[in-house]
Order: sequence, then structure tokens, then C-alpha cells
Amino acid sequence: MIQDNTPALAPQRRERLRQMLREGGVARVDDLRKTLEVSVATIRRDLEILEEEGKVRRVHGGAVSMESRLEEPVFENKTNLAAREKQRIAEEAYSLIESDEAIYLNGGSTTLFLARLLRERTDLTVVTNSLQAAIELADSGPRVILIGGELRRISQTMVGPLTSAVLAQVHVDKAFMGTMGFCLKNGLTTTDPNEAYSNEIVAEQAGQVILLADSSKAEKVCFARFSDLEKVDLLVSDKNLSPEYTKELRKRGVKVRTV
Amino acid sequence: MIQDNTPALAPQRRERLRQMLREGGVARVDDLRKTLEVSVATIRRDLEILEEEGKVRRVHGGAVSMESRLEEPVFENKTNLAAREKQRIAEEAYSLIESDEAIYLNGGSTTLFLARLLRERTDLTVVTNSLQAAIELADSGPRVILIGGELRRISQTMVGPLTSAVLAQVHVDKAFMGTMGFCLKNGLTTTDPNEAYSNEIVAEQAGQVILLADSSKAEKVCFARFSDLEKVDLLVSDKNLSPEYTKELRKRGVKVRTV
DNA sequence: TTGAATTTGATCGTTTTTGAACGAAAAGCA
DNA sequence: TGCTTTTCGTTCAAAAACGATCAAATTCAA
Repeated sequence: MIQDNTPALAPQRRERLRQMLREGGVARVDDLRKTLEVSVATIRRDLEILEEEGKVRRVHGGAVSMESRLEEPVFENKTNLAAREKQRIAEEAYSLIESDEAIYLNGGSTTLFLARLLRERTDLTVVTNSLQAAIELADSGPRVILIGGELRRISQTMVGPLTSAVLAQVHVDKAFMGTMGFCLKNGLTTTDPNEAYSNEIVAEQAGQVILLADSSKAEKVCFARFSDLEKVDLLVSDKNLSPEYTKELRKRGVKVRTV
Repeated sequence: MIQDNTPALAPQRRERLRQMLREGGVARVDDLRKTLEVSVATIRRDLEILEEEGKVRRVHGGAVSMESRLEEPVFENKTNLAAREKQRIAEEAYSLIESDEAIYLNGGSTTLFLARLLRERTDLTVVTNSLQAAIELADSGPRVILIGGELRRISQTMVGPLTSAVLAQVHVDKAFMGTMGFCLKNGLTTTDPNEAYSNEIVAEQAGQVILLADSSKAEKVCFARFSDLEKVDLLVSDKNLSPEYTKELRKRGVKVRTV
């Protein structure tokens, strides 16, 4: 049994402070005191230091973070309707990756789950247009290549004509693509034409296209189309995908795995 | 049969130290002492050696690993040197920005301060290779364009040949550039050649080049050069920049503002 | 084995960090 | 406004950690 009565090192504690501030945006001295189990004097001193460093701005009663946190929409809110499925799909996708491959991840929650699984894989090269995925892998793990372009706020991805400049210069073995909808008739679609544009280029160039999409995306059609179903080599989805539909997909040359 | 009560050899012990540090990210002297069964003096001496080798950073009470995949102790250090100055420099830089301009921010702590000031400016377009700056502006504010490329971990910036693909397609009115060093003789330099490469392209293309650098950067020369001083239109620095040096800079056609 | 060089551990004065105390300043409330 | 409560900054003392020094122990080479 590990005793936790050894106090944290000062920089460690300040790091936690920063983190707490970032998460809530603001925090009161007294709450920080209780959480970190030190005196208010220490908290004040730490905040003073962090203020010097520009990380934090002190206010009466507490402090506010100067660093903006990028909220993670996936792991909490509405998306966790299908979080289970997405996690499993991501794990299945992970098992498809071989050593030293170059892979592409587009934006979306499912691919973000996959990104999380890649944090230890230093052998890989990950190309992505997802800011979230890049952040996930920024500190460690695979070589990360971001494609440039305009940042689309709502999805936190880089999109638009500029993205093609980088995409033209790299080749990925496997492209793991999330999508807003896939459909026998209309192929792969998403809401934003710019997003679709980037996806389209990747789908054309990648060695394999692996679609990661839970069953709720089946037969859904959105505004902007970016690929035929035929371009998809493999669909990884969940068990709720009906056998008939799976059969139909296979008829089109799309391998299907449900997990 | 190897006895375990024979004390480990010094290099062997230091190796274990490194490993323990790597695992936990941090460790306190006292815990290390107990685990390795040597005196605190020995631990301190070992840590001193490892610090000189750059493997470890000592802090009061223990040490933090520099080679762990945790956090950003390096980036950390840089920021806290002159946060006050950097904040002021950033504010001065902010006042130079006009409506509806397109500006460039490279990586570095000073430009990050500037990025924070731009969070409300929806009229601007910000082009950047800094992941941190992009995160700051991801939720609101200016239009953000990231240049693509390989993510350089230590600075959290996108660098390398791929960056030029996007840079070639955009034009910015003003480029706000941080640097590791500027020097009358050697111009602008930074540590990483890839970083320098991107900076160089920007410096060539931008309408104006505005250098943001506190006085500690003066006459400092790093490995990779990316621009002549003559290309710089304006230097914003702090009051510690000597008047003689300022004069010399002006002779070279560089306007100087100290705040 | 002897002697020199290196490493280790203990001691001690100094520095750093921490928490508590207390008057001053700010915020809340009537 | 005037009063109370909370928070702040400063000062001070105790505790912990540090660096320097020196002696003992160990290692290495001759």
C-alpha cells in the first residue's frame, strides 16, 4: 500500500494548480487549498509565481487562467451516447495498424479515440487534419504531421483548399476516416464542403481507406459528399449494423467488421 | 548468486535513478534514498551529474525527468524568464495591428502572449505554425490558418519542408516573429534548422517583419540562421536594451520600440 | 599488499520552503 | 454610508533541504 503522505514537489503542485485553473477557468484560493492540502499562504505564493510566468491572473479570492483550454467534446457530452461503440471501434482499428506505418486520421470523435490509443506508438507516423488529435499526440508517441489549412471551429479541423498543398506531398498506408453519414446510394457524406474536400483528397490517395463509423451513421446523408462507398476497403462498425445491410455492403466490395 | 546487499556500482545506480525519474516523471530525494539505500549526499551528487548531462532537472526536494514523455518542462522554463517583459512587448505589438489584417505568428512564448490578446478580434486572420497559438484561438476570435508540417515536439510548432506548401499560398501583412537570438553580425537565429526554414520563408514574404524579442536575446547567436537584421522592419523589445545598441540597430534600418 | 585516487557518508552552517499570525485592504451587506 | 466578513500581503519562526567540507571506506593500479 502506497502512502500518499509524501507531499508533492513544488513544481508538481504548481502544475496541478495550472491544470485546475485551466479546467475551470477560475478557482478560489480556498478550494485550491483544500484540494492540494497546503496552506493558503502556499497557494498564494504559487499563484504569484504563476502570475509572473503569465500563466494566471490573480483576482480577489482566487485566480483565473490565462491559458485557454480546448474542451474535449468527445469524452463527456452528447457524443458519449455512442462512446462505448466508438471506443470498441477504435480498438479494432488499432489492431489493424502494423509497425512503422503512416496513417491518416481525419476529424471526428471516433478517430480521436483511436488517436488516444496511439500515444505510445513511436514507430508510427500520423498525418491528421484534426487539432484535437494533434494535441493528443503532441507530447509523445508517433511522429505527427498536421496538414495545414483554415481551422474550422466547430470541428476543430483544418480544412479548405490549403490542405491539399500538404496532402499532395505525403502518402499514407491507411486512412482511418470518420464520417457523418454513409449510404449505399450516396456514398460518404459530411456537413461541410470544405471538410469534404480534404477527406476526398485523402480517400483518393491513401493505400487503404478504413471507415470508422458506428451504426447510427448508416444510410445517413449529409450535404457534402466526399467519396463513393467503393473506395472504402474496410468498414469498422458496431454490432447494431444489420446483417442484411452488411451483406449489401460486402456486395459492393466493402469488407465489414462489426465489434 | 548475486547478493543484493552489495551496493550497486555508481553508473548502475545512476541508471536506476534515471529510470525511476522517467517512470514517475518526478521523484523526491528522500524516496530515492530509501529505495536505493544510499545516503542523501550520494543521491544529490548523482542528480547533479544527471543534471549536467541534461537528463534531469533538479528542484527543491527532488528532481524531474527531462526525458520523460510527460509535460513540457522545457517550454516551461523559457516562459518564466521574462514574462512581464514579454507581456508588455505583446501589448505593444497588439497596438500595431490594424483592422482586417492578416498576420503571422511563429512559435515561442512572446508570440503566445500576443495570441492571447487576439481572442476577441474577429476581424483578423492569423496564420501560424504554433500549435499553442492555434489552441488559444481555436474557440473564438480571428480566422486561424495553420501551416501544415511536421510537429516539432519541443516547441509545439509545425516545421519542415511541408510547411512551405501552405506558406507559398498565403500573404500576411505583418509577421510577428519571436526568435532565440538576434545579432548585428549574424542576424536572426534559432536552434532548430527546420524551425529556421519556416521562419525564413515567412520573413521573405511578409509585408512587414516585426521582431518580438526581449533584451536577453540581443547579440545571442544560435545554430540556425533564418534572416538578416535588415529584413526586420521593427523590433519591439524591453527597456533593458541599451541605447547604444538601439542606435546601432537604427543605423541598419531597423526601427526599435522599447516598452 | 601498499598507496593514491575516487567514492561515500556524516556533520554543520546556510538557504529555501512552508505555515501561522496579524494588520491592511477589499468585498459583501444592511 | 458604516459595519462585518473575507481575503491579502507581510513578517516571523520552524522544518526541510541544500551545499560545502572532511573523514572513512572503497576501488584501482602498481
